[in-house]
Amino acid sequence: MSKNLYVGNLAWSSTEQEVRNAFEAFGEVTSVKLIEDRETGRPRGFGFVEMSNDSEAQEAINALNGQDLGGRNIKVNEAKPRTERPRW
DNA sequence: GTTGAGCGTT
Repeated sequence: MSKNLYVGNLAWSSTEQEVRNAFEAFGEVTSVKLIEDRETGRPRGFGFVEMSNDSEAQEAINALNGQDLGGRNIKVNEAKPRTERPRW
């Protein structure tokens, strides 16, 4: 059972290691991916965390949503399935 | 050397 998590409102100074470390406190993290602008290479301030355990992922959402990371209050939610998406 | 909406192009 794995669950994919969306994490937003990250500080631009945040790294995958910071995010991974925060989530690993609640369960096994399969992968972490921070998203950056494909055209400019700049960080976009959000990313995705995949956790191997479903219930642990839920706990991580509940615990880390609104928590401070890198000086900002991050947002954590279930990720939507990845799909092609127009830019806002 | 900037920015803050937001769901990842493997």
